[in-house]
Amino acid sequence: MSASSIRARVRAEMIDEIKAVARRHLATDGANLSLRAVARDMGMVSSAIYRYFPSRDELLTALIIEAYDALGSAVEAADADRDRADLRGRWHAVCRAARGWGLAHPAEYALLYGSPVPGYAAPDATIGPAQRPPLTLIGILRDGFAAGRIEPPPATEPAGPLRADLAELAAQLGGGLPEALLARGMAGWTQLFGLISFELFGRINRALPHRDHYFDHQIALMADLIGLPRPA
Amino acid sequence: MSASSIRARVRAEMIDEIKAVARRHLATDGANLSLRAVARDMGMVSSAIYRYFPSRDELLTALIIEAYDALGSAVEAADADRDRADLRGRWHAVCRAARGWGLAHPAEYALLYGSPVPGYAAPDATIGPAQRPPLTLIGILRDGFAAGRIEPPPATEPAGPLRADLAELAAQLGGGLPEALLARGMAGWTQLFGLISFELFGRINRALPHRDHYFDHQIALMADLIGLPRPA
DNA sequence: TGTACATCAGTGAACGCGCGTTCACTGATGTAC
DNA sequence: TGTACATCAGTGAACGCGCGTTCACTGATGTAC
Repeated sequence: MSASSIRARVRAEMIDEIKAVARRHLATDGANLSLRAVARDMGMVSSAIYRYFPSRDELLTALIIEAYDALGSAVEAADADRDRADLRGRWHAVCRAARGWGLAHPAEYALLYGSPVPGYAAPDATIGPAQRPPLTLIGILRDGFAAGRIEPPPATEPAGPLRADLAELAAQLGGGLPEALLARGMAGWTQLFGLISFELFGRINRALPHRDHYFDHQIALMADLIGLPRPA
Repeated sequence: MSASSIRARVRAEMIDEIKAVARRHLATDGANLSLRAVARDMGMVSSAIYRYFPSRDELLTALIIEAYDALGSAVEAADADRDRADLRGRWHAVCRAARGWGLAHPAEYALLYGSPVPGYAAPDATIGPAQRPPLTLIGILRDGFAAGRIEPPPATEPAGPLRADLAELAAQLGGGLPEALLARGMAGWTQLFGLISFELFGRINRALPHRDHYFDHQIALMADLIGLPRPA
């Protein structure tokens, strides 16, 4: 290994360590991440951070992208672990993985899905990683629809301009999802986000101590609404 | 009117004005509300605020309670405007009112339902006001159940310890709601929160420009899941 | 009705703190010949 | 293999800013007699 690549490796390790320390700070400071506090924790002077990140916002962006990717990987791995034909099992696994990641990394979850950070606009580079979880869910619907194994129960059908919007979005996503099914899939994603957020942000009802059961049940309701085949 | 009550009235008006200015600041600063900035906007010196609020956190608490109450009033008024027997109309009206309030007051909505403010713990006085919106939704279910007019479509039933939790919660709420119905009502509340949050926090799909229609449709899906009678 | 006193809002200075960012610098590590 | 130079990480001081909170104070407004 050449000398210069040693230097490069050390540099990459420093970047990783800064991000790790910053991640830890998110838990207490929220998105008011302080460069100086991170530097202090690393035993460096605050200006040294600028060797690695050009500004506080760039560090924040790096953390956001990393968090999206961590969540996305967890979710995709949970999906991949299941038999492709076990649509409902995949749906549950994906939802549980998202919740599990959120519970394990509440501060990062808040960074991704909490209120927007004042004065910070997420750059375009976050868009791709941010779509991994919902696209994983949509993927399940696509597989199920292609196999003719999704039978949504009767419910209100999208109509008018919404129907056209959904058709366009479905075309972009590919797989020929019917509008009604796409809408229900998005409902499932919204519900997943809502459940995790309520639980993490402390607004879940204390009268329901069995949170795992509650979560699973609410996810099952959405799977029913979507029409994922129920286990025999 | 006695002289002292004039003083009291002026004082109350000052408190209101401080809260109004602070509310305006929420829009740009988020929950990092600055006492000094509020004082500046009022043309006062920062220490003068302490005549009215003992600390920044107390001001924040006052804003939170006021926001919950504003949302709660909007929601309850929307419900009250409808014929009691029009269950689905009430459900839609309540959900639309909540969304409307959120869109009109995004910063306050974020204060209530966004990520927790680091270092700030909401005091117990916020609990009551915070429950007004979900209790309004539950009230619709209670009325419908009492009238025997809710027919939930078949779906996964709550079981095991969750069923017991739900039974206890239903007993607290009164009205004898079945466990399954209570769970679906909570699903509706979660979905409502998720929809508004996604829309406000900028994570709604740009491919769905007809947001009102999208919202209404997603709400209708939840009304279907709950089993609110559909219009003839 | 007039006067002495008490209450209260608001001032201005200060304390002690933290922040992001810039900049000239030191020294160590790598590169080229 | 040795030497001159370039690169780069990290330092330390500084700039200019903002913050919440305390405190002794001034004046105006209200109250009691």
